[in-house]
Amino acid sequence: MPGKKVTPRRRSGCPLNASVEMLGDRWSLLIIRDMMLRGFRSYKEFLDSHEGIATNILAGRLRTLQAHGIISAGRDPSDARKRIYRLTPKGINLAPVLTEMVLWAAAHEETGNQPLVRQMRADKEKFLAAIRERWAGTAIPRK
Amino acid sequence: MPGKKVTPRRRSGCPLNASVEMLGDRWSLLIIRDMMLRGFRSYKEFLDSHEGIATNILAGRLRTLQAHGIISAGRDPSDARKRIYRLTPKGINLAPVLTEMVLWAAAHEETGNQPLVRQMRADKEKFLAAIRERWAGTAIPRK
DNA sequence: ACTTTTTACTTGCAAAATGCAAGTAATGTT
DNA sequence: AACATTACTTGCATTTTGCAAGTAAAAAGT
Repeated sequence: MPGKKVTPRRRSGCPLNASVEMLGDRWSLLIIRDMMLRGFRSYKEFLDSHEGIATNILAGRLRTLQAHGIISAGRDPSDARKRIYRLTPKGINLAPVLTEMVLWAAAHEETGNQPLVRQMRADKEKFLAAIRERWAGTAIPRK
Repeated sequence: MPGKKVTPRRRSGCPLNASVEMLGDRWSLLIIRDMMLRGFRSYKEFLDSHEGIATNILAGRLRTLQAHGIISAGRDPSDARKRIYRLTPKGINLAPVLTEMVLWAAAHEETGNQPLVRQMRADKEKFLAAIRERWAGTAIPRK
């Protein structure tokens, strides 16, 4: 049975508002970044890495990101304990959003990961194409 | 006791994290949208319009957006009660971020404001140029 | 086989952010 | 002078976030 629709009640019909309601918190975009740019796929990777998300928050975010159709979850055939999270096409399409946010911050704040920033600045379209390419055959997890 | 500056203490140096720490909440980007796209400039406009922000939240967001250098505040010479909020160059540079978020939501959700979406889709660069143009001479508020 | 470790969570509770309703002070309008 | 507007603040309830600890299932080690 297909899940029942979550949160039909939007504050407004504005597309920006829709984005903010799905992504406007302190963790969602970082999780998506870890999947998209770092190739993270398991709960433990998200938990150990990046900015130190709390385990209950991570579980909640993974749930709502799934509910919004941005990520999907499956089982690891080689280890039944593991779940494998990956971006849906909708999630992959967030690449331009992430890119612009990275470029904006890099232009106005002192930030790290300059190699990434340089790569994005040098040829944005090429960078985005590379991400799409990398995620093209995502049905079967690598390795 | 020399400067007891409250250290901003970022969770990480990642530029995306910097963006999320400045913009990752339920209201900041909507306020910026209202300034950028709708030309809102006063407290009352923000309060009355869009998605119905609470007055204390609005006051807080305006404060932190200023603290981050994204907006600036001045007085209205024709009415001393009024404050005029406007985007700084840093704030105006959020146009590509807003645009990508609008396009993403419009592509994956049922949203309103299709004229805006069509305009963005038809020629993104032109749309962005128009925004920059509109905000070019922003030192003196119009009207 | 059984004990330990790993993985992906949940639960309980404190702290912080958000939201609502009701002020308040400084103007401006009548 | 009385009233209305504007830009807030304050107090309090609700919700979200964060921390620490616990749990179940599966895998790995002995």
